[in-house]
Amino acid sequence: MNVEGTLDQDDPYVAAPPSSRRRGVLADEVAGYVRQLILTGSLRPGTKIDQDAVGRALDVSRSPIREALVVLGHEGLLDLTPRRGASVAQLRREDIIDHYELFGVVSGRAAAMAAELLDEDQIRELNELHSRFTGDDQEVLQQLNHDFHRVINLAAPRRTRWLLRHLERTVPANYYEFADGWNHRAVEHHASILEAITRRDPEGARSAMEGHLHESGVAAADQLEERGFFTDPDTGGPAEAGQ
Amino acid sequence: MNVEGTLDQDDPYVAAPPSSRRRGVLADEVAGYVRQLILTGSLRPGTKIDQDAVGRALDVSRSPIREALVVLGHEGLLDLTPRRGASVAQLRREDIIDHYELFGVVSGRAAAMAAELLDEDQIRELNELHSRFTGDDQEVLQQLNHDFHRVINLAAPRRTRWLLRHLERTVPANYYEFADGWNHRAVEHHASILEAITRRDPEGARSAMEGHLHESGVAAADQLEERGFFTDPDTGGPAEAGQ
DNA sequence: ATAGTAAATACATTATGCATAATAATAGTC
DNA sequence: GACTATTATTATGCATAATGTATTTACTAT
Repeated sequence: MNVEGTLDQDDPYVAAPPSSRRRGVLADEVAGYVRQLILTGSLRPGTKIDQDAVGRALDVSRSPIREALVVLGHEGLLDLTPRRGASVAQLRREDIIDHYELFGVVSGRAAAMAAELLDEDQIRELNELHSRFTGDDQEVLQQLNHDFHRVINLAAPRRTRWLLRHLERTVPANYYEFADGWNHRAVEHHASILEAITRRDPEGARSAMEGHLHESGVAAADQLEERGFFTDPDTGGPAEAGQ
Repeated sequence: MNVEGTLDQDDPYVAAPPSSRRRGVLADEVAGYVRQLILTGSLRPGTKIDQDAVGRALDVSRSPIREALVVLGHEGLLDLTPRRGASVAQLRREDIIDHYELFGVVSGRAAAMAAELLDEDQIRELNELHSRFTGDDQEVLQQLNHDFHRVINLAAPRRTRWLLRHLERTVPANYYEFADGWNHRAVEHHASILEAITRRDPEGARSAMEGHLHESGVAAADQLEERGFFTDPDTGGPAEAGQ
């Protein structure tokens, strides 16, 4: 075997499970594991997923693995071909940009509703979170950013929140610290979003949020490009489907 | 198998009867089956899914069933509680409206891009389809409606098209003929969308499309309400989670 | 009689075995 | 020597068996 992109040496399926006991839902565990490998770039687009290899790495059988692959396929991270298994889906720059654009229109809807529906306490909480958005601890900033958006999304109805969670999970970056200088601009964006919400201006909030996520997308794509996420390490050119 | 020391010449083992049964991807089959049951209202919200019962009904084992349930859970049609199985998710009127609203913003994005990117041939095709939108054969109208939107969505990038397919599949109605009088209004909506696209007016196309889907949502919700989709047949009140 | 606990049962989840499609390897032919 | 056909191997997908957990039921003690 040893087809281009398969494991053997340089085995990407490395991490062992944290501890044997305490096994929750294995399929979720597997999904998270493979998702991480994809989003961090350890598994290049086009590479086939070796079910047995994953099973060995995590010490689980194929049933939960199959379920995980189905989920990831549904998330758009894997291509599932009937009798030929799963392979990592292509993720081009265009896809990242597009994804954040979608994120923008959906998040924009949430922001517009937030401008109408959030109560004073929640707006205070947003201000609270916003004011703490300083320093350079990426972990903390990540969390604050997440919380900020979460409070806004509370104003959106169930289905919208569900889609936002979905969109959040299926795109690379924001696993990583953003590029330098990004935090500064993010603060400005958040400020204008917050201002529009405080002003009770739905359309203002929507367009501020859309703009924020548009720029986030560009930043994320740049970040990924810099990390060589879009370029095939072998050819140096853009990554293409394996064989 | 049949590693070494096997019989080469004089092979008495004739080919097995080719008939048997060649089945496609069972999980998809199961998913379609259960999805239909849910979207048509045969399975009320809150109802638990009996895996064995499904297996008996379709004569398949649990593996493809589980995979199907995972997919449906991911689509938001089922609630998957870790050690307690799957149950039909609540679908309230609010969810339908919200869903179509999301459909609107995403479809609106596609329409805006269509106004910029569709070539003359494609616009001609839209006119073609639009002009045939008469009569009262629900099947044909359904198809024409679908094609109309499909051509527009061609202008959108991959990820957006993917999300649109996703949104299309996970909502009830449009499995059913819409209410009387709806076709007439749909034609008007399509006309204004088409007009904006012809005018190369992205924002006009966007808002026309958003309006179209907003009204579609209301129509679909009304239709479902009329059919008693939201009311529990036992209590007569709104359907609630089963025990 | 009721509440609490423990056994029993039902069922979701995971593991394993097996048949078959897909792919790689090999032999045979032009 | 290159190309095609045939065989062998690998891995996927489905079925069945085993395992563990949640829930119900029965029983005992207060």
